[in-house]
Amino acid sequence: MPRYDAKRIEAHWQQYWETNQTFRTEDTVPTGDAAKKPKLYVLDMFPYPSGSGLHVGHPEGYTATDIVCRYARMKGKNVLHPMGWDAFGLPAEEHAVKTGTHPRETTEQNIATFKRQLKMLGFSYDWTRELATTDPDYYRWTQWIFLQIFDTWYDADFVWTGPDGVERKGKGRPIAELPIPEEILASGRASALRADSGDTTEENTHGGLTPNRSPEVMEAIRRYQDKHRLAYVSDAPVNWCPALGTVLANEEIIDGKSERGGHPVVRMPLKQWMLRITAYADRLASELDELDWSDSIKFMQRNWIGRSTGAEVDFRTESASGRASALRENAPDEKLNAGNAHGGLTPNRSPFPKEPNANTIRVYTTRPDTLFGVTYMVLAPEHPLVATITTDDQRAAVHEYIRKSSLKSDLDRTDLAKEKTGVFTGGYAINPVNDERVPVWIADYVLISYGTGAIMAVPAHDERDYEFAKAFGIAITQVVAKSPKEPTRQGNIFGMPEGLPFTEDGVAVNSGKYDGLTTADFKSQITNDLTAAGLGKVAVNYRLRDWLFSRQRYWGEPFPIWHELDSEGQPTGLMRADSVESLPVLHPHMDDFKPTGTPEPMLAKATPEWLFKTDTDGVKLKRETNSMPQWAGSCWYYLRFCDNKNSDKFIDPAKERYWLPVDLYIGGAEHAVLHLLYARFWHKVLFDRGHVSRPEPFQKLVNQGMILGDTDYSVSPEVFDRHRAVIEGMGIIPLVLKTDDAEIVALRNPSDDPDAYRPLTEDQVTKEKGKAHLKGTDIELTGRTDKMSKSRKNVVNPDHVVKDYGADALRLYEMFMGPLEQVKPWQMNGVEGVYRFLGRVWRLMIDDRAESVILSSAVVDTAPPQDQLRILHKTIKAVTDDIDRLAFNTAISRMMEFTNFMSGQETRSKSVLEQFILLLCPFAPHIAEELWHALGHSNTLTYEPWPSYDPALLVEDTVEVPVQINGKVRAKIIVPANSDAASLEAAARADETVQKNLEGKLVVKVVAVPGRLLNFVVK
RNA sequence: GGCCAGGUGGCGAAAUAGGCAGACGCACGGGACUUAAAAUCCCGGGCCCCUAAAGGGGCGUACGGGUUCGAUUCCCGUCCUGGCUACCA
Repeated sequence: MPRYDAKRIEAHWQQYWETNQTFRTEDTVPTGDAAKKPKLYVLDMFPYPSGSGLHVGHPEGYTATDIVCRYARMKGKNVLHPMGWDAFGLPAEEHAVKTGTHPRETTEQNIATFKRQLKMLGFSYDWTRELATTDPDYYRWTQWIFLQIFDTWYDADFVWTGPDGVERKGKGRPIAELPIPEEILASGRASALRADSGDTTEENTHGGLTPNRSPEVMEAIRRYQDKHRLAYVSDAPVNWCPALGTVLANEEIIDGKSERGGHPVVRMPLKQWMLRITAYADRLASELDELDWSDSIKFMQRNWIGRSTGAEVDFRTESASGRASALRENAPDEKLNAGNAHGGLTPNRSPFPKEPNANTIRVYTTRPDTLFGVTYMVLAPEHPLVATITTDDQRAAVHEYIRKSSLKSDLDRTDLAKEKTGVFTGGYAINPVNDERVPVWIADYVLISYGTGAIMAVPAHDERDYEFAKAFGIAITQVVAKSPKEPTRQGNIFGMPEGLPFTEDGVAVNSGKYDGLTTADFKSQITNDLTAAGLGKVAVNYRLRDWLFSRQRYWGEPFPIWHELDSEGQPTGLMRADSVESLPVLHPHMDDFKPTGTPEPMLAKATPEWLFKTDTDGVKLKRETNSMPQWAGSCWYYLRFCDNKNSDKFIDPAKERYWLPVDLYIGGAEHAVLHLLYARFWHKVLFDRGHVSRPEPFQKLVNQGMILGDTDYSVSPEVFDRHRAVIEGMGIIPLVLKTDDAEIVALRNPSDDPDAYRPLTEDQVTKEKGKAHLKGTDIELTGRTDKMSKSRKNVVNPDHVVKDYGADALRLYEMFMGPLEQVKPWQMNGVEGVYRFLGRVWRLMIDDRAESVILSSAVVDTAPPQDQLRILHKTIKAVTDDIDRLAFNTAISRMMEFTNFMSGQETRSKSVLEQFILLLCPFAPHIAEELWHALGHSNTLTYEPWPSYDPALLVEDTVEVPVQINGKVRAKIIVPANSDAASLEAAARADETVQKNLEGKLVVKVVAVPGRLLNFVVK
């Protein structure tokens, strides 16, 4: 009976941990002696509780963090290790549309399944801290944080020192502290509509809504403030997905289709909430430096932010210089090269205008040093100047092009990317550096949303411009050469000049007085000259766009915002926030969950009681009916875990100071950019507003590698048809699967569960010379490993694994497969292997022929022999070091070696075994507890001290040293471990084989590495 | 197209600072135990060649070069696989 019985053991100890609340973390910040314990906050990326339950990818990261936590507790740390649910999201709502089941009900069922499965695996979570983003008590505070963001504007020039003692420039400040420009205070509503981008050059008055202002001014101030909040409403074109009934963020669209479901997406202008994450772009990029994240993730985040430095430059349009020059601030006689053959910009008294003057094209470029190579310009089709610059001759063509490109989905734009398209507007602009006429085109390779929506095109030094110029026969002028000596291509060159486009740095040519300057010098000098002339300035741009923060679905957080209505019931554009006390804003009751079929949000179908109210001042209000995206809840859950029952605050500041930052955060690389960027952004806003004490939430981040399905053997449909009889005769089941590009027939073994994955086993396949055949046939098979997915029918369900082998075996296998961060294929045989290891550990100490769990007679309570002691201490050192560097696979190998050695021992020291069980505990806690108990202990070993090793026991007396002749191993000698180079050489020369090899040769050199190797270099 | 990660036995992998390539496990082969099987235990093993055997030799970490007494590890080039990103001026 007492064979290793995982099922019995695991059920028993899980019950024990639950009853004794073994893993509960004190809810108060420790004081006195307890405060001396180091804290450790270890976090898993919480899962979306899908209807299909856990798959074996989930427990990979969860096991890793569990090992770290159990180890840390034994090392005497105060550990916080919580789990929760990222539970808002589309699938539950889609299910509701089909069945009428309320999403909350579906969500709760799914959570119950996930929780059962996680508990089944014996993870040491403090379940008293469980939370779901869908709990009203949780999203109450999500809404509260939104209101903080809504109440904040970003003061980019504000210099301050945070609670972390670091001086920064730029701070999110209360909206009430936003300086209001004089013109707003003076002229009220009319000018407020014009004011746009925080023009604070004029002297302004601090804030706000002093009571003795006129209603008109008050309204102007409010509108001005609304434009500067970090959460604001925008009317820009967005990605509307009819199939999903919601808009999507750019990040949620892959190749022009929705990331989820692959539905088509169209662009249309809609009023949407945006979060001004771009304000924090610089800090999000630069403050990555301090974090213990992999370089590749930091790199991806920096790429996503995409900061670039360049210059903005104004080009007068020809029409402007022709008929409206008098209106310009930069008078025409100050044009830049003004008859000066060597070029040069004349300083100008007037500064570079904040907004470009009418009939001026402002461009953004990272290569102002190529200004002399501009041969055309491009406006985005949506650019406001297109209408005025287009000549009558070109108007029809331009209109047609704009119409076509507005119809293009993003997908079309991508597909057509190879072929550049565009239309000449008929208009010209004047290059400020040399007064040349430059034709102005429109083309959709220029995006309205980046930079200024207009570019100066330099085909000689930009790939895209080069492609375009080639397609339309536009002049190409080289202005940068590899070296000053290189023969340069003067003048305009048609066709395909050699060596162009040249996009690297070099030396200026054909650039007037700037000739000979290096790219870097030229850039800084021309930028200075442009600035002095009032024609340009240094500018920074980001690829990062503001975060589209609203969705049109039911199952997301409602916004705590009301819109004011006029007497006709029409929105005035003015907003009011819900009071903090009134939160949460709960979901309304719905009769059905069908999308409206239009961009009108689901919540617009709510009852009037939910939708409307009249405020105390008599103003009629309508609720915001958009909902927040799924990202919202995951932006701050790590904070709430520290204090999940607090009803006064989203987190107690003392607890925040104690637990934050998260010391180790493990999750999938698919969240490398978005979730981590969004969460860091929210954290920084909370930091600026004084709600958290540190600028970054996640100190160390590790991404586990994906687990792929087992090798799946398949044939093409044609091959299958030809051999159908043979294959089916072998009892193999053909499964037709669609891959990206073709249809294949996967060959599977039968099983009870039609969805369960039973690939061909190794002995059903013969492999020779890199080719695989179905055993006993000449049918060639293709073997490959794929992502686990429902459509591939290769998902491994942890329930099945636990049923057959137990949780400890599953945990061990997940870690034994290979390095945590690496992509690895699942092999059911491997589970079998670690299961056998657990059986060996069991038999090491338990008499498996006895009736009950009693120690084997080989276990003796006497002083341990030296060799057992020695391997124990080696194992302690190896396992400890391996856990410290998250190398769990090798730690398990070392424990296997220990077990293999001990199995061969007639008598086994009880104290040695006890120490070993402590090492095993973080990996396979159930069997460890059971054996610990069998060894005579009555307590859980959760808080037993982690074993330490005696370095003296690691030192061997003698070592085997390889002897090389010319780098090839010819002999091995046994020498005292502390032998120096000379005695090593002497011992080697005394060796018979070495002598034979040295015979008749001249030793030119001897390389001796004491303790490691000896090498004779001979001729 | 760009960037990042990777390529080691039949398979998953190891080699932590340039020093014995393949630890540990799977699969496989042989043996023990058993009436038999399962389970368990023991032994074997990169590939090729010479030898009756003991033993010996050569090749080998994707491929081609380089640095070095010595390279899986460092450098240059090529190929392949996976991930991310796709006109960001």
